[in-house]
Amino acid sequence: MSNVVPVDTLISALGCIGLLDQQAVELLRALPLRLRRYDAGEHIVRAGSNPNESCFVVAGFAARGQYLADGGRQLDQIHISGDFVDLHSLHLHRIDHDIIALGTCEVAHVSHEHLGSAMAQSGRLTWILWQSTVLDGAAARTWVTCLGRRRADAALAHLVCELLIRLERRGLTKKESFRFPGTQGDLADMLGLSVVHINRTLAELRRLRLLEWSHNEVRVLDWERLAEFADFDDSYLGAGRPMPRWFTKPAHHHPATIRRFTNGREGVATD
Amino acid sequence: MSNVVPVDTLISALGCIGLLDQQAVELLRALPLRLRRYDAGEHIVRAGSNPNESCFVVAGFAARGQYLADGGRQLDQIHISGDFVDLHSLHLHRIDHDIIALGTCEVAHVSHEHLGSAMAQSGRLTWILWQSTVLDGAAARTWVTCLGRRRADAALAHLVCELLIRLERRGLTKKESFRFPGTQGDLADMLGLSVVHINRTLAELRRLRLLEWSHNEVRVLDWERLAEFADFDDSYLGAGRPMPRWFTKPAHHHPATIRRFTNGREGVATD
DNA sequence: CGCTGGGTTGATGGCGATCAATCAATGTGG
DNA sequence: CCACATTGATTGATCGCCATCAACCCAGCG
Repeated sequence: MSNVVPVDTLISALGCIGLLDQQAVELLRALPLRLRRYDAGEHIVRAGSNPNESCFVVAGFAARGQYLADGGRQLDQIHISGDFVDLHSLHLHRIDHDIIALGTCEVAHVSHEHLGSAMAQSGRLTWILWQSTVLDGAAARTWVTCLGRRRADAALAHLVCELLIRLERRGLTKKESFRFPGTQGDLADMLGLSVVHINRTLAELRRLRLLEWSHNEVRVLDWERLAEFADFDDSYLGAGRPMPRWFTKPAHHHPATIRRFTNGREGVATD
Repeated sequence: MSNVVPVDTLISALGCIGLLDQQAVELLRALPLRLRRYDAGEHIVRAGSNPNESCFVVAGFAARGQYLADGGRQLDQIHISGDFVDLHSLHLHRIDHDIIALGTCEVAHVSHEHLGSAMAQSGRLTWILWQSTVLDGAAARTWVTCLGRRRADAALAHLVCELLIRLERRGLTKKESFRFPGTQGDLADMLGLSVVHINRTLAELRRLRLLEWSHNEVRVLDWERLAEFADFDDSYLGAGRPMPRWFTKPAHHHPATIRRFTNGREGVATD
C-alpha cells in the first residue's frame, strides 16, 4: 500500500489542482513528515485542539465531522489519498471539527513551520494550497445542497458520483469501481440519515441497476443514469484557475476610483 | 445607509479576522470599486459565469445558493455587510453557485487584477483574504451539520444565533435585535424546509419566548436559552490565527526526514 | 379598489426515524 | 474445534416530522 514515497501522493493531488513547478515539487519533497497509521474510527484530529501541524492522507480514507450535544455525529467531508486534510488549522485558532479514519488510514503530518517555510519560498505553492482550501469549501457547499434539497436516494447517488470522479482523477479506480471502507453507519452520518434508511436506499439503487456495493467495493453500473439520477454536476470539483502573474510579481500602484451606487448601470462618483 | 466610504465596511470586517497594518489599509482604500445596488431577489453573480472580478457587501444582505434541476433552490450561506462574497472566483474556473440579494443590497465589485495587485504588495492582506475563505468554509461545514443532524427548530435557532453573533461583531445590532430582510421563503431555502414549516417553526420559537420576529426585525429574547436550544458553539466564527512570520519572510532550507508508518507511536524511516 | 406578495392556519400523506429481530462474518478464549 | 461475543447488513412494524395542497388574511400599492 505504501510502496511509493508518501509525499508523492500529495504532489500528484496538488498537481491536479494546478501546475506545480520544479521548485515547488522539491520544496514538497523536502518536507519533514511524521507518518502514522490509524485504525477505523480512530481520531486523527480532535475538535477543540489547536495543533501546530497539518496532515494529508497517504492511503485510505478520512472523514471530517462534528459531534452534537445529543451524541449525534455529522460527517461533512470525505478525504481521499492525497488530500490535504486540515490545512485549515493554519488559519483557525480552535479546530471546530474532528477528523476520523474511515477504515485503516495512513496519514502524514507536517508542521506548520516547515509548511510555512516551503510556502515562503514558492508563491506558486501558496497559491495552490489556498486553492485547495477554496475547493474544499465549494465541496462543502455542494454537500449542503444534497442534505437540504435532495431526497435520500439522489443524495446517496450524488455522494457516489463525487467519490468516483475524485478517485478517478487520482487513478484510484478500476474501470468504474473503487474500494470504500466506510460502513453504512458512516454513510448515515454523512447524509444525515439513519443506518436503516441508508440500507434501504442502497438497496433501491441496486434494484435500479445503478450500482453494486458489497464488501467495501463499489461498482457503478451505469454512469450516465447515475449522474442523471443524482443531478450531478462535476464543475465544483474542477481544477483551479492558473496562478495569475500578479500573485508573485508586485505591480504598480493604481489610484482609487469610486463610482456611485446605481440600479442596473453604473455612474460616476460624486462624493 | 451609505454615508460611510464603502471600502470602510470591508476594512472593518477584515480587521475582525486579523490585524490589518497601515499599508494593507491603504492598499484597500486605493482599490477601484464599481458600486451597484441590487433589489430583493436579484442575482449579483450567476452560476456558470467566469467573472474577472469579486465583490463584497457594502450594505444589506446577500445569500449564496444553488438551483437544482427540478427548480428547487438551496441557500448555503448568508453574507452580511463587509463580507467578501465571492473571493472564490479568484480560484474557480466556473462559478458553481449564485449570489442573490436578500432585500435591497449594495455591493462593491473589484477586479481581480486590482485585488491581485494589492495582494502582491501585502502578504498580510493575502493572508487575511485566504483566511476569510477558510472561515467561509468552516461556516459551510457547520451549516451541513445543521441540515443533517438538527431538527427544524434547532436549525432555525442556530441560524439566528449565527446571524446575531456575526452582526454584533460588525456593530450591526441594537441590543439583541437586528434587521433581516429575508422572507420565510428564503429561510425555507436556507434550511431545506418548506415555507409552511418555517412558519410553524418560527411560531414555535416565539411560543417558547426565545425570540420575536416581525416586519424583518428579529429580537432575541433570551440568548442563553436560545444558544442552549440550538446547541450553538460560536468557535467556528472566530477570528483567525495571526499571520506567522514565515508567511512574508522566507526561511532557510530544511532537509527531508521521513519516519515510517506506525500504530500509535512513531519510528524511524527505513526506506 | 382590486391586485399581489407574504404570512398564517388546517388537513392529509409520505419519507424517513426508531424499535426490534434475524443473519452472516469475524474474532476470541477455552 | 466449538461456544460465545461482536460488528455490520438486512428486513419488518410503527411513529413522527415535515411536505404538499388549499384556504384565508393582511398590508402595501398602483
